[in-house]
Amino acid sequence: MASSVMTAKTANGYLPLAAQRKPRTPYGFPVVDDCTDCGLRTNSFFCSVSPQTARALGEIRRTSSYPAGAILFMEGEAARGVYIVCQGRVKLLTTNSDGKTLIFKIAKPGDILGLNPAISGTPHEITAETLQPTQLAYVSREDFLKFIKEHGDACLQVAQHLGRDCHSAYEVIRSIGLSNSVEEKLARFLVEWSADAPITSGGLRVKLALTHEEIAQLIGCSRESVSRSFSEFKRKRLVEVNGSTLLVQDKAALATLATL
Amino acid sequence: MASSVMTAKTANGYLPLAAQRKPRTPYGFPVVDDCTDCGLRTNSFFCSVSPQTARALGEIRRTSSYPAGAILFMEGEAARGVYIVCQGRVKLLTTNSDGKTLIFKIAKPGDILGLNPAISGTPHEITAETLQPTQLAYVSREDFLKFIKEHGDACLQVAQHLGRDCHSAYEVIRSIGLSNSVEEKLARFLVEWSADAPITSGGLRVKLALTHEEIAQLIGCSRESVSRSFSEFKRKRLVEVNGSTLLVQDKAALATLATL
DNA sequence: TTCAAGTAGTGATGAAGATCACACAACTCT
DNA sequence: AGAGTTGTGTGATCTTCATCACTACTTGAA
Repeated sequence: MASSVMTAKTANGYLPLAAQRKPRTPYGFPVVDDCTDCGLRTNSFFCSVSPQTARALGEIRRTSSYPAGAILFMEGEAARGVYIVCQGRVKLLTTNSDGKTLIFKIAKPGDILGLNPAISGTPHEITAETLQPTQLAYVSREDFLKFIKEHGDACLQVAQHLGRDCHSAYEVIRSIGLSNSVEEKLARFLVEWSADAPITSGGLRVKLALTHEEIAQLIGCSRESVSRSFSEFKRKRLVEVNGSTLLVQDKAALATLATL
Repeated sequence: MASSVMTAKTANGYLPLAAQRKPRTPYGFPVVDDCTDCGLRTNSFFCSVSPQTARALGEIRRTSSYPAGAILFMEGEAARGVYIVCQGRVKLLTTNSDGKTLIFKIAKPGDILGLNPAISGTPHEITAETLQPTQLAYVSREDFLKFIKEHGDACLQVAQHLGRDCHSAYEVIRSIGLSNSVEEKLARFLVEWSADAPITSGGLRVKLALTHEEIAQLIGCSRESVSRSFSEFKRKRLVEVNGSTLLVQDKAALATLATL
């Protein structure tokens, strides 16, 4: 198992979209060689495989660290391998010819990226860009295919993980295809985002850590609409925002607005 | 292997949405006991499994025929098994509380329905309704899980199939999330729909076999907008419609309109 | 400390498309 | 043949947002 720190122009040599502008906090956390104590064990689908399968995976994976704004792979690129998120967040997005961007989801520790292209040999259909300094375990496509052929339980895990991806894609479709207004979509996003938030006096406290622009790309509307809807929610005392911290004051009301 | 003909109120006892109104052509084709000469062999992902795997699948599947408008399963229902489409078309859809419907895709012979819920034990996230008299091979969840655990090659096929579903979901997201106009979406739909159409004098001739309402639900707009866009396309001599036959006169121009 | 870039808030305006309201065509069923 | 049902075409509005245009705040780098 090897470890390395990537620069903002990373991996495949593609120019990172955000890092081009400004790598926010290049190396904000310690680089570690091993990743067994990260999300991989507790969160990941690979938590329920047999010990020898887990060991086999441990031997072929390679841990690396990326700064914020690094591109792991881009839409249209051939699949070279899979990335397992250990720490940090990665946004999965697609862009049209106008430059309009849509974010499918924000990957969290335990998520595996590039699974579908690796399995089926098709080009990447999405682009993956780190939002924060992120730690990833990489497995080359060759090794990965060999691995799942030799470990039946891993293959089933892969299928389940793909099923999860599918499920979350369906959720996105429902959200952007069946919604009636921007407020509805933003409310739904906030309810989901604050799902596992700690309860404090006055409501749920969540780190938002996304710009209005990014939220707009997640729910499919303009940046200004997000801004206006937030103002409206604040006016109605549903939420409060302090820097990157979101305080959900009335989750029930938000959930009502979000009813699909 | 058993065979049966279902009535419009079918399978799970749920009321079929369309059949409630009018089962269009109840039993429009002969019921056969075996399905080896249908899409399952040529089209399906299961075409590339080993002979013994294919034989094992043959032993646990159960072929049945459904009229148009039958509901195979509904959103929210628990997974009982998977359906492999042998003949006919099945629309996969979701509905919101207003009754607004969005169609994810039209399943064709070779497609497997309910794979994700069967694998992961989650409830169905979508509803499946036959568009035409349809022949399906059913495998109970229990049998199916046993089958893929015993046959490693089948498991990989399952993963690839889920990957395909995922991919098509991403395409839907791109289409409804990144499009700039209804005409763009309709053009894209028509280009895709006429992908494997025979070329005749004057263009590609395709069976559309969908109402404007259904097309609207596929591309995410109102019925009237589909009607108006079609009028516009006819005016520009891009397409012609005769009953359920669509003649694509200028695929190139449509493709230009459809550029994402 | 100052400058530049990125981010956020908010008004004004316009355009796309949903919705409503019909007329009419095509089909099925008596 | 006539009646009901479904599907289609098209005009007239009305709403919602996207877009433009600006101001102001924040933050990091020089």
